[in-house]
Amino acid sequence: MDFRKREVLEAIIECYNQTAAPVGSRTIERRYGMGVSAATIRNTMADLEELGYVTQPHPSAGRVPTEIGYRVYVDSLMEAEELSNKEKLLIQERCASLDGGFEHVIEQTSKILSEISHYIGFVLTPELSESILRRLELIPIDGDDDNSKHQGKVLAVLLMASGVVKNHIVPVSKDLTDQDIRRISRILNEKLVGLSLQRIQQISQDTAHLKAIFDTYLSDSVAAFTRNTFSLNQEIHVYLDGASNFFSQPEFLQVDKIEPLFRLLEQKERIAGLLSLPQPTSGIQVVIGSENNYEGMEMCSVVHSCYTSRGDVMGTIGVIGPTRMQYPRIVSIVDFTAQVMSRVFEHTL
Amino acid sequence: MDFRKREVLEAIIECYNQTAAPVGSRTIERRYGMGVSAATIRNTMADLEELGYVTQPHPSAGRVPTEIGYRVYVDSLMEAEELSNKEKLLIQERCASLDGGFEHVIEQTSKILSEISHYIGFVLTPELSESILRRLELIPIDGDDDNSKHQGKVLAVLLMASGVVKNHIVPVSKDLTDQDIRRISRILNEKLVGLSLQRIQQISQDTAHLKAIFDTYLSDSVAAFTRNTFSLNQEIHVYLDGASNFFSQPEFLQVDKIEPLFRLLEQKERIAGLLSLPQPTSGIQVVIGSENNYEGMEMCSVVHSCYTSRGDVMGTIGVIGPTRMQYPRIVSIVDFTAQVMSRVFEHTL
DNA sequence: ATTAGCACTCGCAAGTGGAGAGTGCTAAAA
DNA sequence: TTTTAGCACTCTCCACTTGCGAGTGCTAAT
Repeated sequence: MDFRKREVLEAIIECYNQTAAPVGSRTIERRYGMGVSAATIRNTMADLEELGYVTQPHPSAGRVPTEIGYRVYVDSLMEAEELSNKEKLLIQERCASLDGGFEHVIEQTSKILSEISHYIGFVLTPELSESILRRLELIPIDGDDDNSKHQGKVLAVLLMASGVVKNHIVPVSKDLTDQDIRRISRILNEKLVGLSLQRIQQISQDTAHLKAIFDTYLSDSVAAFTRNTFSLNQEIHVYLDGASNFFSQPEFLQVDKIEPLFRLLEQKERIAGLLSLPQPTSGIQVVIGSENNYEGMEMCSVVHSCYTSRGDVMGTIGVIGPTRMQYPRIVSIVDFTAQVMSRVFEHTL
Repeated sequence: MDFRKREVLEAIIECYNQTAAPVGSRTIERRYGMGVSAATIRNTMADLEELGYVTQPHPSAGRVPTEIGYRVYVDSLMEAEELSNKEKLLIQERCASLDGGFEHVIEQTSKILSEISHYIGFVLTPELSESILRRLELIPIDGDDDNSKHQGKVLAVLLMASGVVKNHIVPVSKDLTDQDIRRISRILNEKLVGLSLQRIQQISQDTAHLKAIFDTYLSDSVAAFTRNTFSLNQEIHVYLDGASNFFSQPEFLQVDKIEPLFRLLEQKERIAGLLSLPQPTSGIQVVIGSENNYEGMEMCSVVHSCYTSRGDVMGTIGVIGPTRMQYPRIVSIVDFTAQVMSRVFEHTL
């Protein structure tokens, strides 16, 4: 790839990104006057087509970048776009206003991502099972009806090292008194704090392990209660905003184009799957078009990164847009937002 | 309105609901053979048009029901449709599986509503500020960095009478020791349990009130801490599912029809506003077409009801569909689901 | 290696015309 | 007085054609 080919490819992509229409040789000559005539550009375009970086939707139409073309552009052609201070400030303000706690930060982040990118912004919460337990609190709830004499409930509050808090109402056998609960709480805190939830769940399923923890003090009701306390089937939550921005994208103006995308997005749990393939990676990732193995995502690209707290990966944030996307800008946005979020969590949790 | 007019109006509505196309006199004659010829039906249709219950989209087209026509149909013509046992069981099973607690029930309910109605299902959570405090627990969190010596944090767990639990991390002045926190907790529980959050917020803003509660024991830090503990700006949450079902509705096949609706739905907080007008009502409500004063909802109807716990209204559930909706069926679905949900909460909280 | 010129291809939008559905009206029948 | 049959009229929808503009590939000249 010599200099001119690069230049023309870049011009095609940038022009196509603005208009969503095939771009012809004369357009490039006029708009990106690069000192050569349209005929020369035509020749270069033919070369690019042979390389597989561009195609014609039909004979005698202009050129459209292919996914391979975008890949080359993203990996080696484009240069990062610096965000304006105004935008940076906006992101910082919105993310850092954490009056509402963890969920509020995440909600705001996905909103600001979509607003500033004009595409879809999303945030995945940390996987709970990988979180470390910092503190467990058991609060007996005295039911106010007749049942309470036979069976009670306990509110379990799990405070994770990441600052996430989970509540869980656990049924409790009539055999256990409030005093028992306090005792269980003390023992569990002693033995389990510092372990991951996943590990704790393993332990609480295993009677031998439980015996080791409670030593002499293990009845069936204690075992059952302990198991129930940690049986959270809490998957990753997905916050997603700005889907309707896609209505402004010309390539999604037909209903049959936009429908599969919306149907996919509605199953939020699948968004998590979308990002699970290249798992152990850090830094910014760009997944282009049909590299997303999901029906409905063939015409979309995903730019995502992860946010961390004290070095540990917590969750993922990102933007979903049309394949014809302003990559330099979006990459900068996602990158910067991920940094801001990481900083927020490190400072406040 | 004599018998024939009713019959014809009903036929027009039912036929239009199936096909989404204007319905002509001959169609009615053939499909709902009511013993008279098409010409007679034509005359009746002209009468209905004069009454404002139907219109023609253009001269010499069939008739389409107007909103007034639907209103009459819903209020006095249609008869409720009994759900099949299979559907009832399905709703009960999905709603009653409350392993995941309150949020899980609500999430499942909005999902099942959309699946069974093939429209949009939604659930609004109870308004927190109207909930009654059942129990307050303050859990000091010892930060593990240097800041902890100067400023700490307390995890406030608010258990409401409805069974809803709210967490809130509250900054705490260095002046307050763990012992102070315990004391504050005891006093607050004594004085505030049984009051609504709204009332408590009023109290905690008012120094005189606070003084009365804490009696001799009130410093600035205690006052500040108390205020912070109850400064939850937690609005109603909206769970919503099945929006993409609208892609199957012929009248929403054009992008410009479906776009405003989706833009509206994305601002979930506005859904709550949608239902706030006829506030102090119980039982099932049907809001037709432009009775919803929202851009994007002109072609939609909302069927909603509220779920209760021990007689108190908690939140709202409902279905949003096209104005051309199978009202009898949807009304039954919403009604039955609201009952199931109420029962679930009464039994388990 | 680059450029100008030319013939060719294709999509898009506008215009045309016939088929089909449905109405309103009028006059006859019940 | 109510209902029905018949007829002329209107409107939409679809398929078809046509002309225009944009853009290409090729060839010959620079």
